[in-house]
Amino acid sequence: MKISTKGRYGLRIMTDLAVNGKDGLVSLRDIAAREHLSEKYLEQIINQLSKYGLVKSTRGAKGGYHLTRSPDEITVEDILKATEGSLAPVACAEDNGKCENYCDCVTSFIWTKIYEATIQVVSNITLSDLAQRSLTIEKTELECLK
Amino acid sequence: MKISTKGRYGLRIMTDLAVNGKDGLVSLRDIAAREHLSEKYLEQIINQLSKYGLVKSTRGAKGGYHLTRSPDEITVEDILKATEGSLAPVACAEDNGKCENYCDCVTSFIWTKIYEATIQVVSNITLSDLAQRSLTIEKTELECLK
DNA sequence: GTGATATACTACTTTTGTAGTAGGAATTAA
DNA sequence: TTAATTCCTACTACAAAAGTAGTATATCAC
Repeated sequence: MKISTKGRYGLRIMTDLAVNGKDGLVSLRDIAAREHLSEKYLEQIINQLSKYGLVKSTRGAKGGYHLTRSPDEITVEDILKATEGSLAPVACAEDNGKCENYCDCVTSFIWTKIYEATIQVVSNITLSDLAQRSLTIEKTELECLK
Repeated sequence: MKISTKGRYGLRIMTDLAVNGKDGLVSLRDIAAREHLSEKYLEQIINQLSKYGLVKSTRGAKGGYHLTRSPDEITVEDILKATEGSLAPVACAEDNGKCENYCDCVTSFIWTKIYEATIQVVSNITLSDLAQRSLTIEKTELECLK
């Protein structure tokens, strides 16, 4: 039941874009430097965000990335789905507990409930919320999560 | 964000014990046969359940396992914590978003909320609920989850 | 049109976790 | 004593996570 670095870094990329991309493009190099993360690894992650239509890229010198929608129109659900894949605790949970074999196992309702509760949380937090938090939280040298 | 086989099989072991262990001990061999799972693998899992005090074992011939509490006093939270470890999406989420470095990162409140929502679900489902479902759900040959 | 700066794409590597398997020791009922 | 059973430790095979590396392609500035 763990969120991977892709999901966590994806949120940091998007928050960085929301905070620093208000007027123009932001390069991955800058994001990687600010977030102390590998530029090459972030490249893979932002690629996913791009495929899901959350960011758009411009190649070449002075190029970079920008958000395709306003931060208050992008939810944490959007970002995590793009970077983590499904948030369901088991594969069938999104499908209301019915797997391709049309069976209904003893525990399926548990997974569906967990899934729904998770979506309820992440669909109600926007990138705008994260950007605001980012600005108010005092920056310390101590990092919570790698 | 996936539940592993240990958690899923743990629930099946416990449900099996609740249904079939009403009068006496149940051997792992029988559970493995009924659930079509590897006895050796279940051994590791039930060991965890035993360490967490959810089942008690009796060695030797005619030995086996039994629940230490009534099924309606055992929750899915108990079982998943014993078999999966923490249900938190990131390590610090149980600690209200504060990691050992005393920092508070931008996303910590997301993980705490997901964790709390998950606990809310699993702490309100008892083994008794699962046992009842197990008895009412018609057994089909089709298996939902390996 | 050349050089510097970016993204795009593909492949590889290293480490960790998952899902078992295997074998023998200890215990107990019959 | 034997068969059934749990207990304990180690091993294995595979997949996923996390990151590295190199090259190709696009664009701006001069």
